[in-house]
Amino acid sequence: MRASQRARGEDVALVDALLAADERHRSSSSRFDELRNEQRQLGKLVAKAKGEEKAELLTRTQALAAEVKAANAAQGEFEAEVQSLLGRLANLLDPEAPVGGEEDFVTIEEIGTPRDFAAEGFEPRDHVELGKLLGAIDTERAAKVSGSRFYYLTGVGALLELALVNMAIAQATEAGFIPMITPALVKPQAMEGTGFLGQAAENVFRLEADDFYLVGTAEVPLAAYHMDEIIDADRLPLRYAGFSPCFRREAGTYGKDTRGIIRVHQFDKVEMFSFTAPEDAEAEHRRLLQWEKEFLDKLGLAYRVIDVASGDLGASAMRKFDIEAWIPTQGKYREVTSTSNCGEFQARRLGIRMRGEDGNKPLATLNGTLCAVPRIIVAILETHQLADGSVVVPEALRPYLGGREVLEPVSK
RNA sequence: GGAGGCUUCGCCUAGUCCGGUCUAUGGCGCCGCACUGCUAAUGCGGUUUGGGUCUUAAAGCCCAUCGAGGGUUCAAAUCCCUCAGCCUCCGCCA
Repeated sequence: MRASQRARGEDVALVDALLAADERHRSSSSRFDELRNEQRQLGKLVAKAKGEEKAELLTRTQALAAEVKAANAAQGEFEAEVQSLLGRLANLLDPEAPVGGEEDFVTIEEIGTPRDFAAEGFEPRDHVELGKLLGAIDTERAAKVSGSRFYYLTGVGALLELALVNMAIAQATEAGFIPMITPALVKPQAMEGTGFLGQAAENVFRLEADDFYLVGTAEVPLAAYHMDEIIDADRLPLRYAGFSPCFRREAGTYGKDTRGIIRVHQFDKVEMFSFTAPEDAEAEHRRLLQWEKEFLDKLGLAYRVIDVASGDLGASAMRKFDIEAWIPTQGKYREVTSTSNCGEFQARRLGIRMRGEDGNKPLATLNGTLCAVPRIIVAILETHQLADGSVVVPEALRPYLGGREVLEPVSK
């Protein structure tokens, strides 16, 4: 526990405080249980007693009642302390996860070859320019209406999003996922339970007047879908593919990706989510990664898979694999998907359990991006562009674009 | 937004007016056993969930749990307050 906390670069003292608080909670609970039992026994006598005997019993039970009240208060206080500490503690790490910070990831594999535009004899345009030429993306008017980090998808841009979403949902459905359209506003409990109100809290939009949070991913409503439920083991794995808008404050990213639609406050995404038995979680994690790769392969993108290091994992993840697609005009790989194994962390916090042979126990939750729309659009436009600014539609996507093979610049 | 009704241990349900053997009734489902060529039917027993304690293990015992939280009381499914969700009707709305 301590080692895991340290590897994340977090405070080890938290673990010790938690263990101490837990001990206080236990002893105060058993004290309360004893008193309550005594009270119940005396209560039975009171119910039957008459006259003087009853009066005498009542003086005893009255005194006892005060003690019970105090013991109950103490117990509640210690329990709240435990809960508060527990809520701040991140998930245990998978021992296989690389230790270190953002730069300490391990590259697992590189798929496809980044396109060599120099050899083809032209300078690639970036997605902002292409988006403008194609009449697909309008960030200028979005800035007027909503500010920076917003965008309009226009014309073929809008069609492109719908096509990608349909293609993603089709793939997921084929693989046995249940398609879902989820709420984008959730209660604090759902946000808390999925682990987004810890260090990540500053990136979450909150509607203060109504005490709602805007989700940053469909992972939240999908995880919370089975909140406080017990699921029969033979129904596992349960797989959902959720389509939802995602909202992110992007606090602390001033100056990063200010151009274009790589980092925005609102975007749409198709997210895969699995509930599995804990012993199957690692295998499921690999399967999610496989489905992510399949999607990118069909779009003809070059990418690499990385094993994210401990210090860069979210609070709820034990292990995380990111896929980064090659962005030609940036000359580097940029994150387009992310899949996390959250083990039992979210299930415990959300009260989700499985009913198996050996009783009820928490299950494991996992999530993985299938298609984060804007970043995939960036990768497609830049990767498949031609010298004249038109863009070849990947074959697999054509059926979802009415058979369209090429997106061409529009005249103004 | 307004008015009314409802929420009980998988599902349905009794109990709430009038506080105390409610340690929550009954049915369905499910599990075990018995009986019967098989299946079915029948009979008997079990079956909320979480925590604690004890044990090699099982059983047992203790606490909490009747939508959530608070209050009254020696004692709350039951009385009071606040909140949430569901249903019906009205208003408004894409």
